[in-house]
Amino acid sequence: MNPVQFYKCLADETRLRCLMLIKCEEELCVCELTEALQDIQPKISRHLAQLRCCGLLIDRRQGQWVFYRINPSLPDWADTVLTQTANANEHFIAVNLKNLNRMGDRPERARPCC
Amino acid sequence: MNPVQFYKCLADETRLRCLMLIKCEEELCVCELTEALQDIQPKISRHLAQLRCCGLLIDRRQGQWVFYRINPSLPDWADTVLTQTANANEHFIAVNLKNLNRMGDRPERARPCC
DNA sequence: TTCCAATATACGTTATTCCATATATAATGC
DNA sequence: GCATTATATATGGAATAACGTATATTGGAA
Repeated sequence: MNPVQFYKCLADETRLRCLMLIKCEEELCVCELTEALQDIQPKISRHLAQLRCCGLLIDRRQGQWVFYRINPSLPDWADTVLTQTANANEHFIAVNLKNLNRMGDRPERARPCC
Repeated sequence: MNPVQFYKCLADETRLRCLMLIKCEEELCVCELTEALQDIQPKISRHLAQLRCCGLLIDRRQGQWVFYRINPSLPDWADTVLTQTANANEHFIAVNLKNLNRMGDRPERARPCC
């Protein structure tokens, strides 16, 4: 994980909000993030694709939905950076979490292992 | 400290190398960083100015030289991010540290308190 | 098959960032 | 005063990144 490329990923408001929200919620799909950020779908999708390409996120498809989560094989230092940032900047995503919780009809998660 | 602005500062190779080197060496002047990165002075100076403006670095003038160091009043999370990144990416600045150590005529530090 | 909802991508434009060069400022020593 | 060294800034151009719109793809349900 090239540190410059890693930080380029964090250096955009849309991407950083997505990362922080996913960090908080474990797993989110595109439509949830679109609602949380009150933004348009192609924009969110494009940024998520970038985060996936760079190795920060992984995705899984479940029916119509694609859920994104933090890449579990992220190096320790990078994961620590994300954790520290999320914990110390709760206010940064407070509005987005509120939007998310107000959202009706959120897709059900079916976990393969439960 | 706005996290997006903070990460924009880290999202450039020149700036990240400067930060990592300063983190290792406590304090470096412009000409030392110019030598360590084998780059031109206005470029280094411009990036350091940006890091100072954004609150990541502070400077002090001593004679002809201007020394830069990490802003001691950086929030904890931001300092942790820098520390983690530096510790886990020693190879990233290895060449630059070598250049620095090869450098002759490095300016003497006069500390006000010793 | 057809329709619909969720997601991804392509394309052209706009905005931002970075750069090299030239020049200005500041401190030191003669 | 002048010359030298270190640092800062201004400027115009080049490269990169982000954007909105339109459209393609995918999966589920009728």
